[in-house]
Amino acid sequence: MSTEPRSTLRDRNRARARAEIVAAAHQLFLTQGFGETSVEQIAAAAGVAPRTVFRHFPRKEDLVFHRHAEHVGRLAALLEEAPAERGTLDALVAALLGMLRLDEGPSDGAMLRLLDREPELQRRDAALVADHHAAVVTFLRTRGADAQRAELLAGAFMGAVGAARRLVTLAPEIPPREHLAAAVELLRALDWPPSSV
Amino acid sequence: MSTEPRSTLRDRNRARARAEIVAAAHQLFLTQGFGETSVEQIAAAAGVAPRTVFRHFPRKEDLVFHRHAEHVGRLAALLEEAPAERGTLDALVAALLGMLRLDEGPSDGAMLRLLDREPELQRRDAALVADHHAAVVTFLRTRGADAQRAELLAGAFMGAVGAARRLVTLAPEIPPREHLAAAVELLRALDWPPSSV
DNA sequence: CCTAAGATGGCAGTCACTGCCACTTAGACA
DNA sequence: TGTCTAAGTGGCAGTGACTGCCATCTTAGG
Repeated sequence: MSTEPRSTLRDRNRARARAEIVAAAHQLFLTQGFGETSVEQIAAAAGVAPRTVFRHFPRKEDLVFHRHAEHVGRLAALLEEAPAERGTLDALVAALLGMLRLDEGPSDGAMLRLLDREPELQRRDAALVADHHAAVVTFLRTRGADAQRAELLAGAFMGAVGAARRLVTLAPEIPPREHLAAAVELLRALDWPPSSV
Repeated sequence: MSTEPRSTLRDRNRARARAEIVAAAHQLFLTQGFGETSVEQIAAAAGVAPRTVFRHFPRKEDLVFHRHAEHVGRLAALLEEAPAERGTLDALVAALLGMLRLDEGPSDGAMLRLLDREPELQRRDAALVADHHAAVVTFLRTRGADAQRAELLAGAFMGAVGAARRLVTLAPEIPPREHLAAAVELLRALDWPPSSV
């Protein structure tokens, strides 16, 4: 029950159109920048009408964050599956790494660098982080944290992890994995449930 | 050397125009919502041309965040003035509270509620948080933290404080001050410089 | 008082995004 | 297999944020 085989032809066409539009858009974003690329250009490059681009991706930003829902769903699923005997913080980190595995496509590194350059996209990224945050809160509640504690711990966690991500471009001489490790080490000092039971 | 007395008439006019535009905009935002208010309406209500509104506030969002720079500058200044003998976390909290004191205008509570309702504005808020984050990083570096540690601690701090702010509307039965207190208590477990010296 | 800098308003243009409608095509069912 | 229906596409017109340009007016300062 992994990838539902899009049985109907219509769905396959739809997926292909989406993929072509995304590919054309990414190509243009990486060469020209996000703001300098118009939806009209993207549509022309993908061989569809601008109206069609908007039908698949209501906002231009969605062409960059087209896997937003997939990412969030994945994170939530991984957290739900986490074995109960695993420590809370360790489970969070494991789920995070599992989700990031989605991103290992060829051009995704370049896409991340694009994100660092464009303030518009960084703001949209905040929406993604907010959804991750919500998933983390849900998980912490299953581990017995009350609403306030779950919210605060999730905030500190997402904040430190976000900082680690920023460090990847800020201090590139250190490998990404070590930035995350440093964040986790720092967070370990916090009082994670259910240790306080 | 606190508030430079805007000597010239031109500056006073400019400030008055700004204030009138902001007042008109807030009035409309609160009654109609942000997205439902056009810049043309704001200009009409303020008695100026739309072009003039854009000259004072390049983006419509800036009408909500018109004190962005003031807030960030204030936070940075308060952190710089913080007495060296005060603990790092305590200094951060004190500076934060000092900055929030700016917001005690009459309609600012309503404005905060507006912010909770409009996703567009929440994203812009992320930019403000990023600037606060940068100020916190600078401060932590003066306390001897290296770049990595400063970034991570600032991330955790901003994350937990942001969560506390969210809790103000999420759990309104608890007074705001206690949410912040809970965040601080949680953060106290972290290894703040220069305690590790 | 005179000139230069700064501020405003209007105009035209770009671009993201939307509603509407007409047309084509794939799925479903007789 | 033919037909009806729903989904997908494209074009068109319109709104609203934002920008560059220029003509006009006001203030600063000698």
